[in-house]
Amino acid sequence: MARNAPPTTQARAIRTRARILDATISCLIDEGYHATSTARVQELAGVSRGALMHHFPSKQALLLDAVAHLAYRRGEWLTTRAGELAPTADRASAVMGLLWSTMTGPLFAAATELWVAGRTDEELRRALVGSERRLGEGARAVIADLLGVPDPDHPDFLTALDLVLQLFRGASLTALLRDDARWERQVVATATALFTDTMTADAWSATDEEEPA
Amino acid sequence: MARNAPPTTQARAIRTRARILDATISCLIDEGYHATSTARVQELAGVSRGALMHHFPSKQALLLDAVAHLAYRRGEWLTTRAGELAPTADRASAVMGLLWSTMTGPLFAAATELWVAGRTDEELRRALVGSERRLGEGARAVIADLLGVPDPDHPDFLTALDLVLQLFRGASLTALLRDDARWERQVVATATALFTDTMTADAWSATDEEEPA
DNA sequence: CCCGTGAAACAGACAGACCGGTTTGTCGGT
DNA sequence: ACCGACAAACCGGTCTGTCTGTTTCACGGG
Repeated sequence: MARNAPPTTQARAIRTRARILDATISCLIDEGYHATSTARVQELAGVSRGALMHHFPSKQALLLDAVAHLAYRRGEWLTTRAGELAPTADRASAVMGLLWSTMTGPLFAAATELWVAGRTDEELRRALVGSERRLGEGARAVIADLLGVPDPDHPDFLTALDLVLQLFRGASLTALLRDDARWERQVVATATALFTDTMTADAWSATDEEEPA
Repeated sequence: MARNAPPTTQARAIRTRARILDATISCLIDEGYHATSTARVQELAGVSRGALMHHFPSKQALLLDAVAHLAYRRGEWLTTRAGELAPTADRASAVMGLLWSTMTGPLFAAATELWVAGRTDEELRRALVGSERRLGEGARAVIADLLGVPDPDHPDFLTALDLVLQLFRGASLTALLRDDARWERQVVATATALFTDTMTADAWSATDEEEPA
């Protein structure tokens, strides 16, 4: 690619911007929300105070943009991993593993930091809800595609996926502190056993079985 | 009660200590971890800087004690609620609701703030793991008692309870930002439907059914 | 019984560091 | 020449931790 072409001023600016946002996410991952100061970010990104304040007029603006940037990176991550997913025999199990790894990776840790901070920051919360909703919809489509689900909007599929996500979210939070690989595998295995039926069921792909109360 | 009996110096000190710890938890709930400064705590508790530093020589010491204090309050809360639980017809459902409300109350929000902060704070993490383990064991006993489970150590009961807790933990995190009461009830209802069988099963209370792979 | 003494419980001023934001200045491309 | 991109000094505020009082009991000797 034309890397050594004249890096026009604007292109440089864009890269600086990305460096700052990546540094912000990296700081959230490594040092947590409370230690993510503008000074620290500027240090990690290797930019001056002026540069940072030029692109993001306030810390709040930086964080709000970081939310969007993080969602973008997470979406990127998921689609990449989904594409790499070998057509294993046990498709459902592989997808469950993929879902679990999205919850245990560093990007998710950064999201969790922002998420909890958003509890006491109205503006941040709004940004998070929006980006998380978009990300969730994209993820849903990807997962449905991987599983070969004909109708990604079918309520049964939706609730099953939702349950798995909530379960994994909670387990990942637990795993943050308690480091027990065996227990983690157990959780994933159990979730797989419990929900793959509903999520890959051919039952509701062609015919509709009634579900009496 | 003998409130106006000579409030000996030591008793006063204990009460001051408790006021400070309660203020810390309250600050975690209302303003989040990143806004929980010693200055703010001292303000909320209505004590002088000297008083705070007398009881807790550093901010870290304050937070570590707050972890233990919070676990105590949460245990207190659970046992109280468990005691108030009317002997409804649908015992399992009531217990599920109780479990859910422990995850949505303010005390749990404070715990979450500390929990996430503990990800990047080794000392805090250790304190959290310890107190959470103790609290979890106590809770397990209470729940088992409420459900009339004969053997609270039975692996089936343990894994089922664990799954419910992880699911609720994740859902509560989601509910922190997305405020959707209908969705929350749906989650609790689904969890109840999924797990009450395993958790209250008379199957393994008297006889042992084999469970082939 | 009372009084002095010592330590615990508190009060509040203070110092050093850091943080967020403003302001002023520089430089290169157009 | 002008404007976007960046550099860096600077300011007011806050936070953590120290230090020096001051008050209040606990307790033992006369």
